[in-house]
Parts: sequence; structure tokens; C-alpha cells
Amino acid sequence: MLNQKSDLNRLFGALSDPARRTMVERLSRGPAPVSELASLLPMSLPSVMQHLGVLENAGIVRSEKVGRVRTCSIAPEAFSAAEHWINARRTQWEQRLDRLGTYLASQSEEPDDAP
Amino acid sequence: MLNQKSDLNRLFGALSDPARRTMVERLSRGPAPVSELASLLPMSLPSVMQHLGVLENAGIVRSEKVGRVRTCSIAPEAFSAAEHWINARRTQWEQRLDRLGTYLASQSEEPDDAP
DNA sequence: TTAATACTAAAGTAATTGCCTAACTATTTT
DNA sequence: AAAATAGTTAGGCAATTACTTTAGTATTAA
Repeated sequence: MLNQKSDLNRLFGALSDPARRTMVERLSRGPAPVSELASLLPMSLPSVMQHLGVLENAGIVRSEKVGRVRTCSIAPEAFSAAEHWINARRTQWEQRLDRLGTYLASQSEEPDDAP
Repeated sequence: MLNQKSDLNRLFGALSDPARRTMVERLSRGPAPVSELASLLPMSLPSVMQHLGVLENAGIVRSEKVGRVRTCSIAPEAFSAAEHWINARRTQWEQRLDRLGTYLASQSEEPDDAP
């Protein structure tokens, strides 16, 4: 009943579904109406609407209705929070591996028990 | 009952949970035993084990048991599939926005209905 | 003005997820 | 050998998810 998921929960969660990734892939080429997104997916229109809701809630997609057509598009900065988090992690363990490498190199140059 | 989710389903799905991200954040600083991961999380040890299973299944974490201690660490290339997918999308719509910008600029330079 | 289009709302269902407790196995430590 | 430690297995339960069908509401086209 509590709907206070973090940005990252919603972002990664939204991207974890293949139907939603298909929608995002289509929208990365440019805006499209709901019905076109639906035409790419083997499911009912209401289901597509629900997926769209998840993507909007995650801040990945925006949409606007004009007349009876709702046009969807990728939001600017759609993935930035996810990219940030991943980059921070990668940086962290790459640095650690660097330090480990340096340490191992120093160990082989001047071993503790050298004569 | 079918467990044939794609790499990306499992990757993004694994990262969509805050407990699992906490584990990954810890492991990005270096290897740790299960019990240390558990000490960071407000849940039972069996639950931590399940999260660990999800992370391993997603290829994000590896682990090895020596004696009675299981040591976990980040897998090399942990995030690469996710990074690839995101970069491909971003590249796609950035290119599209570039073309759109070029088009709009050309339109304002030589308008159709100019004198 | 009727009919077709493009969504939207509501409610139901089966599977999955994220947690738990209780009981168990293997390895140290005392 | 007995006790403590570190993890594992099994089973259960409530919430969430990913769908469905049915029945609407606006808009636009004929």
C-alpha cells in the first residue's frame, strides 16, 4: 500500500520487463502513439497502458494527449539516475582492483622475506 | 514455472531491489562474507541468501565457499549488458534530436514561404 | 448524427516476489 | 566431544505484477 519506492527501484524495475524495453526501444527512434506501441506487443491495449504507466512513473517516458491520440516520447535524462549508480559502482571496484594491482606489484618487487 | 528470462530481465530486475543494491554497493568496495552482507540489512539471513541468489543468477555477483564461510564478490563485467542497452538507447535518441535540431535550424534559415 | 477510432477505467486471476520461521548441515572453537 | 558459528533447506504467507475481459468515454470521420 505504500508507494514510496525510490527512483532507482522504479527505474530498474521499469527496465526489467521485455515489453517495456520494447516500448522504450521504439520511442528511442522518436515519439509514437499508444496504439503503435501496442502494435509491437502481443498483448491487449489495457496491458500496454499499464506498462506505459510504469514507464511514466519511472520518469523514462512522457506522454501528452491531443484529441483522442496520446503521443509518447522518451523523457530527457530518462536513464541518468541508473547510469550514475552503475558508474559509481564500476568506478569503485575498478579503483579497488587498481590498488590491489599496485599492492601485488609492490609485493613481487620487494618481498617481505627477501634475502 | 519457466525460468528463461533474458539477461537484461534478470540484470535490471536484480538492481530494482534496494536490499540487493545495498549488497552490490558493499561488494563494490571488496569481497565480503554472507554474514557481513546480512549485517547491513534489516532482514533474516535466509532472505539475504535469496537476494544473493538473485544477484548471482543475474551475473552480478560471484561467490565461493571455503570452510564454513561463503565469500561474495562483484563479477567482472557485472553491468556491461545493462550499460550497453542503455547506451544504445541514449545514442539513438540523441542522434534523433541532433537531426531534429539540424532540420529546425535549416527551416529557420530558409523558410518555405520566404519572399 | 451515426459509426468508427483511440484510449481509459474497473475488476478479476494466476504467477512471482520478498519476506518470515523452524529445522538442519557442516565447520571451527573451546 | 560439546558448543558456537556460518550457512542452507523447506515451507508458508501476504503483497505485487502482468496479464485478462468487459464496459465505458471522448474525438473524429462518414
